[in-house]
Amino acid sequence: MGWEDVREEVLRRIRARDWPPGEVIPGEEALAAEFGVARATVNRALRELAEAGLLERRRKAGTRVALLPVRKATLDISIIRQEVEARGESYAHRVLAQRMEGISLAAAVRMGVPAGASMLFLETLHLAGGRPFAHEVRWLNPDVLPGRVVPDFGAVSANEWLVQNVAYATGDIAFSAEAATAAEAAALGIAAGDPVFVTERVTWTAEAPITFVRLLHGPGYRLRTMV
Amino acid sequence: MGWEDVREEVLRRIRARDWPPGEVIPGEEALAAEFGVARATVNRALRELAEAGLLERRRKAGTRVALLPVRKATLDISIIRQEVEARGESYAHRVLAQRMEGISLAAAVRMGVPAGASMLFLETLHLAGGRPFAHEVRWLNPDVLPGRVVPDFGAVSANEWLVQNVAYATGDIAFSAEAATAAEAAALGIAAGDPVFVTERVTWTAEAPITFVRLLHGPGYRLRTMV
DNA sequence: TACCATTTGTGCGTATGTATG
DNA sequence: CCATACATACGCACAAATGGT
Repeated sequence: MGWEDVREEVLRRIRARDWPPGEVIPGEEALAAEFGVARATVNRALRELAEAGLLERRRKAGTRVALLPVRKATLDISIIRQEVEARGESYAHRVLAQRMEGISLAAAVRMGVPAGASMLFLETLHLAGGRPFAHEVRWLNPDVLPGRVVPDFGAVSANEWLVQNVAYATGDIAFSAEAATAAEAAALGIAAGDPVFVTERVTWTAEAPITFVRLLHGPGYRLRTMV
Repeated sequence: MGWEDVREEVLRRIRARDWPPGEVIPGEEALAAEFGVARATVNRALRELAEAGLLERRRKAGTRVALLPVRKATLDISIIRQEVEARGESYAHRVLAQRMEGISLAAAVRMGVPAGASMLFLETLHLAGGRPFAHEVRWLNPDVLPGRVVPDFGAVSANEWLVQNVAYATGDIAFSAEAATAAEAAALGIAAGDPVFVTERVTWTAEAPITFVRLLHGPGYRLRTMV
């Protein structure tokens, strides 16, 4: 009787409505006694279910079945190369533009820096099987580059280079659907106005913002949760 | 010195590249001795970092800093009413269609049932502040309804009703960008061909599929991760 | 291949901390 | 202020996986 068994049994009771939504379930001590395990084992099982949003736990108040469980879907945000190769296609990328430039207002707002601040601007096209897969526009804080030396992003994509060479960071991600502009459409080989799947990501360290990326995927792209 | 302190210190060392990507870090025992805590405490900290994708752990092989950390972004999938009310807007919904019908091929494939199987078809418009917020098309397995009695989905949306009245389930979610069809555009009050943010969700119990939902959000909708 | 040593994974019993009804 | 229930920690033990001999 491990903690996973306890988790499954508790989950079964929730699903079977032995313990209906909103109801307080027996305490850790009681469950430990019932299942013949240590309290720590029950704790581990209940903690997992609480993290998944199925239980709500509060000291002294006890543990209750969530009334409106907020499902937590987890997305695996991998490097584009990995994503492409996982599909069994060959990956390549082309740097379309690379220059120092005053940051755009929209990007400045998201990165939390003054508009017009001098940043490295990068425009990249990612290819899968030789065909356009994603179009990337990136603003990169040059301060995070060791010695402010710009690496060769033609060899390794900025995405990958940052992951491997700059500090691990926290970030924010947002997804939306937009209509492709003429320029974006041209890069992706689709028609202007076609719907594109947009991923916007901001990453930063404790001290400074690192980068803001806007990634466009053409029609047919699906982002799936890994359950 | 709690497990969170250990986690932060280990994270700091990873970020500072004291332990570069790919490198094996000291074992639990050694870290426990260094930090003056029990091994279980170190274990808890390292386990969390491994779940976050920053460490890779294997028995006997030890713990190493991930070479290509796969960031795990978590999305809170709440019911639409909550989402709307969280924006400070009033929620309402209208059932546009409700009938028993042979399931469409596309939906049958996703639900894993024979095409043409008799399912409850539901079309709903969700309103935020009186304006169209999302358009929902749903196929619902009537077997999951207690006594096969169809509830009044005009009073409580199917989404919410299912969460509260049917077994908790596992599911699969996918997001994409598509062009609105004429009918969808009319329902959402946008132009045909406008990009829409599409969420498709399948849920099932251990025994049977429950429902397949296709949810369309009009322009301006953003799905954000909760980091 | 067979075995051994190592490292993480999990469990128990106990104790104390902490939020809170 | 107290009693309660969860949160965390310790030390020990054994299981399971697996790299190496």
